[in-house]
Amino acid sequence: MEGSSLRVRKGAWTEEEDLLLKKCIEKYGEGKWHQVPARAGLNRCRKSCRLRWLNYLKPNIKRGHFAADEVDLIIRLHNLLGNRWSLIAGRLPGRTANDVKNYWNTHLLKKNIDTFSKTSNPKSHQLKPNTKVIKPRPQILSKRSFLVNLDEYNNNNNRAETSNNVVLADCGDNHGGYCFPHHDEMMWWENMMMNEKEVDGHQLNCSANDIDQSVLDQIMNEDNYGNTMDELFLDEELWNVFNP
DNA sequence: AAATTATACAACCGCCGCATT
DNA sequence: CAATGCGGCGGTTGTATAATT
Repeated sequence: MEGSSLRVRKGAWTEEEDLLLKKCIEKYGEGKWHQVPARAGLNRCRKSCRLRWLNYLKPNIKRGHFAADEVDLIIRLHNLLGNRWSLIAGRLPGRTANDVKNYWNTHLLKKNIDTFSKTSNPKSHQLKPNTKVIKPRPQILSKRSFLVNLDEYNNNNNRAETSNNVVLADCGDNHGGYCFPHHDEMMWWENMMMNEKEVDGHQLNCSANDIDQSVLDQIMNEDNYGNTMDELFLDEELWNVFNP
């Protein structure tokens, strides 16, 4: 058990600890966090190491004030996704989920409550009170699941379904066997959220990232914003699926 | 100048889904 | 099938610093 170690250090990290963690990641790479404390010679738990690396030590982390366009994007994405900070941060190069969350809580949340306290539940944290936020968590296809289902797909008339209801289907375009059906908005959304784009080093023909970026670009476009939101979120049936 | 309050953000905690045994 | 361990996430807290009284 992780909490059984009473001697594990907590609190602010020292420069020495940062250096040890940095050297460890440089030597062994990111990941296998349970091994990091021993490898680095740190008296910290794996979670503390991971968090310190991801939120502070990792290269290319952008610090300082959020630019106006970043703030705008945060507001839009939060309106779209709710408190899915890691997803939102994924669209802000150099920003961590913790940064985005902190910024929201300190800079935007209060403003938000002030603005909409009369028209909506302040706890909803939404800038547009009438806009429905997508609730389901992203469905990430594990490498194992993908391979199992890819095999099924190849042997079953070009169609297979994973345990997460992520459909592998031939949608008739030139993207190959792994694509995102348009007939089912829920499936479409789930697939859009997928962030795994490589399987055993092979880039998928139609990666989730490609879809994700193009769709988000469209959503972020002011001209298409309303229509896209309507199509996506104002379908009561779809909403009820997510909110039984 | 000292005390108090507000703000910003780093870090912790508990929970979850998934994989493995 | 259950137990366990892991990575990851969002909510929350702790604390240093800034602003105000």
